[in-house]
Amino acid sequence: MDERVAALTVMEGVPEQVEALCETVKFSHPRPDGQDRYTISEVVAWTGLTAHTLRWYERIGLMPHVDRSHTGQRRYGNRDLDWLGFVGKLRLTGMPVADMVRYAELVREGEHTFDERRRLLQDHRDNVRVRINELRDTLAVLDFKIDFYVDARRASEERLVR
Amino acid sequence: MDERVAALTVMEGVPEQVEALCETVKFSHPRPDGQDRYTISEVVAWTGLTAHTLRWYERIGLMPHVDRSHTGQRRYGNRDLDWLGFVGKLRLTGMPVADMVRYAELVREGEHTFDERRRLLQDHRDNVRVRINELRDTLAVLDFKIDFYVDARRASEERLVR
DNA sequence: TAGAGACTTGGAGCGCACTCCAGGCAAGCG
DNA sequence: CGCTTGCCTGGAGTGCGCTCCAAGTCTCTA
Repeated sequence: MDERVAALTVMEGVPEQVEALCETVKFSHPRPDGQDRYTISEVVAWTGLTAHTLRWYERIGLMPHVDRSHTGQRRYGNRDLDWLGFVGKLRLTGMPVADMVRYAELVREGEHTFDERRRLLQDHRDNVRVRINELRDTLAVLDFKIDFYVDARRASEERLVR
Repeated sequence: MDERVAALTVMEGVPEQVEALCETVKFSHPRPDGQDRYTISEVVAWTGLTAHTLRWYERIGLMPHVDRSHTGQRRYGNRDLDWLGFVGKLRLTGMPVADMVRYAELVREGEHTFDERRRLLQDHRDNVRVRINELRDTLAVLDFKIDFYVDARRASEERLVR
């Protein structure tokens, strides 16, 4: 049996864990490990986002409620870093924040939203594919123009030599 | 001798024509042909931009001065459509408007800006390449997650059948 | 020639994704 | 103890790329 599906069928009623399991993506930078309770500035260093943005993400519902210290300061866990890593990918690929918030809501609502989550991601994937093709097309145009300028330079240098 | 370079060395002092020559990109939609003097609404239909945006492009110096009818209405030529096609590509690939304006300025200034134009386009090309890779990375993550949800669906359906 | 619809302008407004500010609390150090 | 540094909040501000408005002029069709 597929390991992921096995995990799914076992973990009824613990949707965040399912999502976390689905979050096994590797990251380029090693995370500040140990406590599993990172301050906001550690998360800033790790994600490249500003503290303002991290707090704003929380306000608009893009973060699944971050833990607090006894004095009310934020303490992010590895799960939060995973989530931020995924959000970062969606952001880099131009998904509107509203859509990311929608996805976050679906995750919070539990397993009965699997279908809608899948659809949301599939739509975005189609989007990304289209944009990759657009970028590739433009790359060809850019190559053509750059070659033109390079050739022009070479020609004028030849004229100097002669 | 390379045809483009030959054209270049012949057309000293007519930089827009050089640029136009460099603008031999094909477009997906046939342009409204005939007069070579299109109204703004024809250009709207052809480019997909709004009339507002077209006028705004002109105000900020992104268009190389559009011709006018005897009463002052805009009449775009094929050269303008070529330029808008190229600008559209840069826009799709996320070049900031300020950079496009800079490029437009360089074109207006003549052939002695070839080197800077090339550099500008090369920088953008690098940029586009990086973004293509980012998109591809995210595509892998999306595929993984979508598969997860698809598998979950299949598993729950199997449970129903049994 | 009349009326509808397209085009003109400068400047104001909008949506997005942050970004910053003011004013205050809490922890660690000499 | 005082000082510095880090973090907290709600709300205001910013930059980008458009987008729209008001009020007037032009063009086209009947």
